[in-house]
Amino acid sequence: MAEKMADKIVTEMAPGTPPRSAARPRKEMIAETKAKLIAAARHAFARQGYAEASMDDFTAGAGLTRGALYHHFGDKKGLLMAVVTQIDAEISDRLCEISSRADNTWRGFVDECVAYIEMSLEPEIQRIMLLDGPAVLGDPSQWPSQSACIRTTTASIQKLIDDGTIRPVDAEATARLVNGATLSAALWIASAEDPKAVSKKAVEAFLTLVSGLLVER
Amino acid sequence: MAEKMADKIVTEMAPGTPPRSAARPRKEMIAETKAKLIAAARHAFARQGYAEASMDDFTAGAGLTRGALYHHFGDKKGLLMAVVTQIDAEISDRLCEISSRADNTWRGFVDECVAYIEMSLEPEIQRIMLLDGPAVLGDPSQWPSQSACIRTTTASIQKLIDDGTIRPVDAEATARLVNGATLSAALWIASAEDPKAVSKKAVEAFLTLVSGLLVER
DNA sequence: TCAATTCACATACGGCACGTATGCGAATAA
DNA sequence: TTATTCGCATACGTGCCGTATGTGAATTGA
Repeated sequence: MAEKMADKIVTEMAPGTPPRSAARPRKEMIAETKAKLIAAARHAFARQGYAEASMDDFTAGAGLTRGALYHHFGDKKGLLMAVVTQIDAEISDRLCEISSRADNTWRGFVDECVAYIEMSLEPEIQRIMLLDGPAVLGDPSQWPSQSACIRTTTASIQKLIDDGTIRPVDAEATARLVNGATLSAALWIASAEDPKAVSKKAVEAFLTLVSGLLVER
Repeated sequence: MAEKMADKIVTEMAPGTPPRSAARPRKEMIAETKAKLIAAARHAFARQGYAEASMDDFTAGAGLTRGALYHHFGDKKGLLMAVVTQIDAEISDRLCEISSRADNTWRGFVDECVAYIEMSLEPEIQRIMLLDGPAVLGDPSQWPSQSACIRTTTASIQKLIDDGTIRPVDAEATARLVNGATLSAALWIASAEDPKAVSKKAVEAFLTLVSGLLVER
């Protein structure tokens, strides 16, 4: 632990720092510390769950102590919020890419939903985003990240309304309903004995359900 | 605390107990203790959340100690499970009654869903069943109570398939999707600034969505 | 009716995890 | 170069939980 400290100091002094305002390395160190804490927490929360994850343990795993955590994130909840925001952004990015890759808008929308279900099967996302996140931080719609992935879905739906593919409904409301449905499906599939079979049934039923949105099916 | 103990002893000795096998009062005392613990926990979990609720506090509120809790429920999780099972049964009952009161099956199904959304607006149900329950006990589909209300919805859907109102989908899969959608809607509404307005939008969108299930809409 | 046993529940103990207060030392600013 | 900021570690107190143990009332059997 003491040598690690020394390591850091060496590396940060290594590059030729311009004489005036060597402010960068300082900021970089801070950013690195934050990133380390978020990464460590993310692993711990995913593997053990939020409640069981000991701050002493996973901060030590990152070569730090709880002091750094409290300094940067306020408390354990604050750190969870940071982790959630990071994952939320990643999901949003992946969804955007998928929907933009499809031939037509409707196809893109469906692909997006299926992709969301698949992502929700990842244990990390289930545990952090679907189970512990809401319990500790309250409903996602209240999160500062404002659930980027909800906004993504809302945008997709709005596009479908605009181009006349689906009936004129409230885009956000529909996005939330669809989101909830896919989320529930994911939890179901993940805890099923035969995920493959259940997944097939879920997707089929989902397609039938969303066909209700179409102007003509 | 000591006098309370005395009270109990007096009341239980009061009625004329038949000579043979006075086993009832004993069983009744146990059932009463369990019920008290469940009720106290239910209040505490609803008001403060599972994690913040102190076992010492709410058992004392019921005139008991943690000793009784561990004896009957094993641990805090076990008690939460008992609370969840109780609430689950209540919800199921209410849903059954509502759907059976409607003129036709489809109407009953829709009423049931709307009622579910409304119930989910109750803080107690939100907190215990939708937030803490899944986080602590895992996905509802794994609960011993097997989520009675999911079964209720599944039954309703199966009936609708049988009488040709909706297209032949997998009943359970659809029930879960619909359930997830309504659940998500409830969380959204509950945390909205203007619940009335949001509720209206959610129900509208919901009706559009489930129209996809109908054979002819 | 009386002794033995069960068992519902309380008490006592140890430990872990958290939040706060405080201290140090390096980077910045003057 | 001196003063100050601030990122982070250390130290301390507290509350909550799980287990081990104790006790007295209810039950069983002769």
